[in-house]
Amino acid sequence: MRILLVEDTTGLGEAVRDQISEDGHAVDWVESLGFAESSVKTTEYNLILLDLMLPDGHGFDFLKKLRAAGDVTPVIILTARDQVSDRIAGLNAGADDYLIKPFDLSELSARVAAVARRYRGNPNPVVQVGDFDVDLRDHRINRNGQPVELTAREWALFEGFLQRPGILLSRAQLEDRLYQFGAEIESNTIEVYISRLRKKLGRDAIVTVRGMGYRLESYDH
Amino acid sequence: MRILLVEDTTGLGEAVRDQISEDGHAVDWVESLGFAESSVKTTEYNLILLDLMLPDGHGFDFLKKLRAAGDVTPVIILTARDQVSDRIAGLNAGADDYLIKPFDLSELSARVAAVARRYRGNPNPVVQVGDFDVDLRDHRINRNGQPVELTAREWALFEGFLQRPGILLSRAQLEDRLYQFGAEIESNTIEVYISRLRKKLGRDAIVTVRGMGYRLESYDH
DNA sequence: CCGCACCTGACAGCAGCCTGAATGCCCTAG
DNA sequence: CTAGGGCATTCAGGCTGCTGTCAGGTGCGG
Repeated sequence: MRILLVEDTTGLGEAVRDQISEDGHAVDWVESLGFAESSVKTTEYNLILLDLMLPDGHGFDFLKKLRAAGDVTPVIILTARDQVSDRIAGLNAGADDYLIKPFDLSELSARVAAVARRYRGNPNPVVQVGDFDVDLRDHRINRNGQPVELTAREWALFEGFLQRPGILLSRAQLEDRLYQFGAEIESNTIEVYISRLRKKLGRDAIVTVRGMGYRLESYDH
Repeated sequence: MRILLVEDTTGLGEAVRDQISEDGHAVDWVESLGFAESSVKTTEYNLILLDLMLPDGHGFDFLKKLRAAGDVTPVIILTARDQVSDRIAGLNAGADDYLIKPFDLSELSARVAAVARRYRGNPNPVVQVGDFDVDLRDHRINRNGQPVELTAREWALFEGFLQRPGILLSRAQLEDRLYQFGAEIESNTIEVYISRLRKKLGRDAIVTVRGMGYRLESYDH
């Protein structure tokens, strides 16, 4: 599953991210409602973990906006122990479940697994971009019916492109997908992986924009 | 199977948990009705073992609520020897079976196995995946007509794959099937079992997805 | 035509994975 | 009670193929 974590407490955010990641899900961690809103615009999540007290507003505002826009992505609220009124208001605003801070990480896993289970049995969501049918949950790619095998790093890069097909991605953005945020990379690793992806996905799948970056050819322009 | 154990006596709880776990089931152990209620909300169990005298109420209340909500998960009551009236009331409240304390652990295993059998008594308990005909009720597997014998742990793993044939399962997900939720496993047990399953099921039955996990080859893609 | 950005084949090192074997536990038969 | 067998778990050694780097090549822009 792909999960959006909206949490501005650094320690908790890291713990949650690591736990969910170990459970085999992909996590995008943002620390404000602003980033959360832009994230849901560009990416489709299977689950959103939402803290309520955030630097630029209250989580309910985000949740209400989301539901008003017809988005039915499951949302689990992360809230402090005694704010009972919040819990009720949250259910009214469209939350699916609660986790009361401080919560055990195994409890978190259980809730997330429960949401994952609800998806089980349904066919995986398959995204179509250009020639490709991509099963995001399963990391499977078909190009004109032919399966394509990618390594972990290659997939990480490709996934980055998928989230913004046709949009220009800078080298720095791509590096951030492969390594820890802000890790300095001195060699031409990105170029090498672009090359490898092209060999597997087809020469024209990724377009070089000289001096700027790369973009995935999506054919819908 | 995934089993919820509701029991507030530490010693007994541990013994039951260990026994069931050894029988190849996954156990979530909670010590109060409050936790039990949140557990069944987020997780689908195949069986609930329910003590009656609990710190925050009587097990019957939980059971009635469960049935009222339309939940048909089998429930086995764990009760003290002489409370005959409780037994009758329990059956009325929707329990499936009883265990009178103190009970033998082998007796427990037998009851659990019986419920497992009944629970899986769907009209056609034979599942076909790839080359395999799998009888979920009897834990029997035929590969091209040849019977395959699996041990408890091997079966637990294979069952996990069966529930999502062709879908990628992370190591953590597989570990959760074999052990307590969130139990840390440091060695390569999963790999060893994958290896053994391959030896019994055929080299290509399970596909390694490097850095991600494994998936059962289901041939329906 | 030059300079720079980008491409790609090759390769060493090593992470991740596989598997035979050893260990210890438990159960059963005798 | 003891011997033996089956199973779960751990460990070590070996292997595969992924990763990151480099060097030399290609081609674009000016």
